[in-house]
Amino acid sequence: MDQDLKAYFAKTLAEVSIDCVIFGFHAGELKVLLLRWKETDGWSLPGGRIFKEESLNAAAVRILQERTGLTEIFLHQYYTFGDTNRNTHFTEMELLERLEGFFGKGIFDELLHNRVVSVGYFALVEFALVQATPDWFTDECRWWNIADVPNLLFDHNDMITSALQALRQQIRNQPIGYDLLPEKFTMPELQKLYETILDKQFDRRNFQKLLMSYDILEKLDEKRVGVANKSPFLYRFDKQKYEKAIHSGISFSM
Amino acid sequence: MDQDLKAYFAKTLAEVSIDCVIFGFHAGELKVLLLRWKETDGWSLPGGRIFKEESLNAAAVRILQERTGLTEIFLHQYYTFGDTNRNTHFTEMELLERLEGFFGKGIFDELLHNRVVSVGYFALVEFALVQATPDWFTDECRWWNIADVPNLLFDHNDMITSALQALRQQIRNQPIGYDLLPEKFTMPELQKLYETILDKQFDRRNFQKLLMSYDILEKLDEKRVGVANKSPFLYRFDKQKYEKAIHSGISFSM
DNA sequence: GCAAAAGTGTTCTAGTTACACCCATGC
DNA sequence: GCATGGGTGTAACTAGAACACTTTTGC
Repeated sequence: MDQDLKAYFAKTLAEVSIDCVIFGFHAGELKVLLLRWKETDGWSLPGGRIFKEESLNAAAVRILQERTGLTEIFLHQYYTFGDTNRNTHFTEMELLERLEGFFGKGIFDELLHNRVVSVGYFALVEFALVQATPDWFTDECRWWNIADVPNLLFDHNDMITSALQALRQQIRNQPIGYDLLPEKFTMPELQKLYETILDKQFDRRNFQKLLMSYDILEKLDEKRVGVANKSPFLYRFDKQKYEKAIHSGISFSM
Repeated sequence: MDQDLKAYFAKTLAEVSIDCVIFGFHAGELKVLLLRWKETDGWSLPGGRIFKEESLNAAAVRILQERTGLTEIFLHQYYTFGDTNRNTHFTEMELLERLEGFFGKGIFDELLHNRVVSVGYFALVEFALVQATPDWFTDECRWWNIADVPNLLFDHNDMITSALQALRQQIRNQPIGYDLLPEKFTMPELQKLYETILDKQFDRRNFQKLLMSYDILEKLDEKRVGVANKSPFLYRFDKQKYEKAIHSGISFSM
């Protein structure tokens, strides 16, 4: 195992890595996928190393695929973190010792003492489709509500904060939702998604008017059944028009 | 010299570097600062290596300072370029041979055959204050009009294209001009800057109204003298209010 | 005096915001 | 039948767009 890991390290870049903030949306809450490191209670973002012959974007896609099982998901590079003190959060000796005991001394040095620049990506995924899988260093995957994220290893709390900022920037210039919602969804669900990301309430009528004005939504003849209260209509994104709106850009200004 | 260079390489990261798109504005034209490589007619962006104990941002500031003599300039990280074929533009053997003859074979390998991820920054500088200075590999600095930029080495044409996109994004959400214009300037000059960056014409009255509404400009009792035609008033940014507007953001929507 | 650029306000339009009543469903 | 949430349109307001004439200066 240690041998495998060394071979893997030898095939990958040592000074640059990737970390991904994977956003999901469920039960009206915005969530991020986090990993718990083996033998510890330290959590971190999913991330990974880049093969020497692999582009950054390809590595990000691969890492996402490895952790969620999903391909073809929305993935966006948002910032590259290059402070020299990126590992300072990881100073609790107890944690380090446990890791060292588990992985061996060499790996410890490689992982935590080297200075590494990390390229931050954020991904938007459909919560229900994710098959979360831990990696070499971790043995638990969990979705955390944005508001409940604990103190993370490395500078990963900062990474989430700025990913969220980038997502908020994104949502104001491009449609969002295709990757975060199931194929069919109701207008109140879409509105709740926007409200959750932007932490802001909207008027139902105005929201509907604005979203429909982008001409990316298709109102279906179906309604969501089995829920309390009046059955809401179902909508679906028109993939073609949605893609076009992504490229040409929209201005969501509520 | 070769020895110095090897020592420098040993103190810096090998897999990550920085490239800077330095924008200036002069005579109604948006310009970028480019460097010509010694013994060649190949041009590239200013860039540099990162010291092992230096943060990305500090390295970018240092590189800018080295090339322009300026400190405290507007600097923004906009994208990290990590394709594996980033060096493919550099295939002209004649160029490579000349470089090899000049720098020696070792340097050639290090620089051009290694796969390097490059963090892109763009800077906005006041044209007149720049004392452009070439680096180790180059012997000429020149300002080029954006529209006249030749085919550059590496993937640097792409870098300029996306820096310009990022700048256009920037200008719509934050005030711009403090770093690109001299201390005192006229409203038509400021308008020309906006028009040049966005490649779009504005109505003088509406432009003035909008810019003044941000409450970041101070109209002076002076006029620019000695120019043809009616003397325009001079304006100055109110640094405090300008900084506040940068943080809180504006919406330039013309 | 003439050409070229700058100073200045108002009207119209379009987009954004505010707002309320009825209806369907589950319990 | 009642509580809860969803569906739907209009009026007021505000911000953006369009627009022209006068003034100053250098040549």
